[in-house]
Amino acid sequence: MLNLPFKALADPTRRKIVLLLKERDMTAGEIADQFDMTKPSISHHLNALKQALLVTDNRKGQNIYYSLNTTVFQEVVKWFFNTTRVNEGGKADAEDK
Amino acid sequence: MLNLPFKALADPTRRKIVLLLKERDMTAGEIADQFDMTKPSISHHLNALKQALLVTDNRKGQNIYYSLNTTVFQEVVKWFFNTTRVNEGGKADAEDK
DNA sequence: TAGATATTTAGACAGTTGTCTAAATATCTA
DNA sequence: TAGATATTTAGACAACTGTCTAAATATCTA
Repeated sequence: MLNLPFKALADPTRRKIVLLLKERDMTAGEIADQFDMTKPSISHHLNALKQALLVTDNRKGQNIYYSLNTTVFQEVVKWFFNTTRVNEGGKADAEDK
Repeated sequence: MLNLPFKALADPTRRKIVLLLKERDMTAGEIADQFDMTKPSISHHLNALKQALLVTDNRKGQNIYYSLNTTVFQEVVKWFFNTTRVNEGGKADAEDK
């Protein structure tokens, strides 16, 4: 289901986190440093992204590294392709599954 | 700014409306008929899509026809391209503007 | 103009969301 | 083991969202 990913991406802070993780894996603390917001708030956003399966986390000692899960992204991108290919022949299997 | 479109697409009812309008322009009433929801509620969703510039409306007599605005869609798709093209060379201008 | 049809606006209300502070948990190191 | 560091969990709270009913607005037609 695409509902959680779409809801996760509705927040600008979470979209920015995604862009950060696109460049490289980062620890929760490194991510938090990029925002004018408390660490618990960032932790909450990371959890939303994790619930949506858009990121994965991996503890290494004291740090927890977050990584982008591109697989779920592809699914969201597909939804957009189904939507934007208007009148290009062939019913494009465009359900919101 | 992409915030309104992303927020608009966070709701499953609105995503379904978008898929309907992908096939053909429809009146508010025709759209409402596809849902188990009151017309004021659908009107509210249509307004959210309109505020996000994802759809346009056009009155014809008693009816108001809604159409998909593919231009704004392209912008959202671009955001995903900037995000998914990981490690494919060239810093991909990936700000959330 | 009166009545019917199409749609939106207004206002209420419960549920969800984003943020915070305080406290808890996990790990490392001296 | 004690203290320092990294991160999350718990709980509170204001703001936002999605839904509804009732009423208003716009248009058509007899």
